[in-house]
Amino acid sequence: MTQLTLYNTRTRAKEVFTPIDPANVRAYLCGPTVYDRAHIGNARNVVMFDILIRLLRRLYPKVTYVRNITDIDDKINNRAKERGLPIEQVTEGPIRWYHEDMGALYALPPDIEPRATEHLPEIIAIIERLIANGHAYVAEGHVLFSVASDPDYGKFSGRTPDELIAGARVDVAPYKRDAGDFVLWKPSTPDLPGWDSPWGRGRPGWHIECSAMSWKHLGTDFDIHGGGDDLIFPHHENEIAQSCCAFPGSHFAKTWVHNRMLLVNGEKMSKSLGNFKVLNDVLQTAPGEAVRLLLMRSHYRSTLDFSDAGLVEARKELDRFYRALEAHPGVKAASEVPECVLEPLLDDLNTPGALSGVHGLADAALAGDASAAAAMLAAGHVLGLLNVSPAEWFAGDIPAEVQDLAAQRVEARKRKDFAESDRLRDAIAALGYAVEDGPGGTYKLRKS
RNA sequence: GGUCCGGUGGCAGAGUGGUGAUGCAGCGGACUGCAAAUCCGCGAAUGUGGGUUCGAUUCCCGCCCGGACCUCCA
Repeated sequence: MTQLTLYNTRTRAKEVFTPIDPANVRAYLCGPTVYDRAHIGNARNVVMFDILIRLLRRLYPKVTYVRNITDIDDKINNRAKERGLPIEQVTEGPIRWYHEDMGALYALPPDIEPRATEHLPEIIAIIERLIANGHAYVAEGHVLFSVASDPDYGKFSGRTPDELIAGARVDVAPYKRDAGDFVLWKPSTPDLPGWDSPWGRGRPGWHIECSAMSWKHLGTDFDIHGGGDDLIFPHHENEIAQSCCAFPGSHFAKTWVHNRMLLVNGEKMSKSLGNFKVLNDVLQTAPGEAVRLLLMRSHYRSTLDFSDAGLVEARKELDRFYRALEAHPGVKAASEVPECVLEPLLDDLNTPGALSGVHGLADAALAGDASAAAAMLAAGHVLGLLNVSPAEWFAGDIPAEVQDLAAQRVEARKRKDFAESDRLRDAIAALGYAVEDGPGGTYKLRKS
């Protein structure tokens, strides 16, 4: 039985995943707001969703993966103003970096990567529907969603209307009917980017773009919607309200998967705390595959403390995997994902369990079992690991200087000059490389 | 304050109503000129007090501790 079980935030329970249309599974992930480099929290989100997509592709003939780019945002506007540039030039770099950084983590690109700036007609169409349906109103140039008009509002995030009022901030705009009402459209001053609309020149609110883009590319009802759990409220609550109210009778996303925030040195990583770890900075210190493995070492719904020690361990685990593959040169990936890896993944993406399975296979491969090595590669395909050859993994680019020292060491060992041999090994280690002797006096170099 | 989640060996981190994965680290042995890698073996954990049960780490309640959301954030 290959049944996928996922924890659905909507029902707060694990459920057997059943596609709306098994011929085309449709999934949406909230993508980046492009004004800066991606951080490692973005990376966790993307890596986990990447594994889900890879798994779904094993189970179903077609999967449509949509991940948006938010390129309309006040932070972007602020940068544009500071630099005196149009927003396209502000977002261009961050979009390119995002693709590069996620690519370094072996995250597959989405099938469709819509941008907010390309979906103004859909955004405006949804807002018009909401006004027509009595779920939105115009006030002082703004269009606002009326939470009171939606009896289901708050159910998704588990909030009562009373709580919403209690939680509202002091500076509630006077034109709001209810404190919880949120902006669908807001006016732009001449110095800000804006688009023409029935309500004048302005720009969309934060939540409406996801409703518009998922509608355009996946329809009013689709299978899976993902994001970080900090988006449950208000972002996802509001998306649901907008989409379901704009399209009466529809249910928006059926299954919601949210990954937990990660911690840095035991503290939540957040914009206000200013303790962000930039993904690209981490990638300067460790291979992308090691970063990816570190993100997979804990379950996506539990907290993960991102640490340098963890990164070192992740790298050592990969060393072991690649050594196992190295024992079987030329082995090809098996066609099926091994049971010891597939089974944990099917159970709500238990990546630590899956990695445990890979370790078992590595044991077998090191003991001489070629089929275990083939199974490891198949597991790598669904996990997004073991993407390079063992030679590439270990060698990296070994400087000529290090190779020269190693050659001298071989000579010294032939002469039984072990003092010199040890001195050379230390010299090699000082340059960040390790040397391993093999049978017959040969040696192997690797980064240490 | 409201809502929710979690507390597992030295560290990281899964599963499970009935002998507690996996990795890193540590210890002993084999191998090695010495190492490294590899192999064999070892030690080591379920926050706390009750309850349900033949039996609880697992289910229920209290307590303590930690974290998240309620505000831009993945």
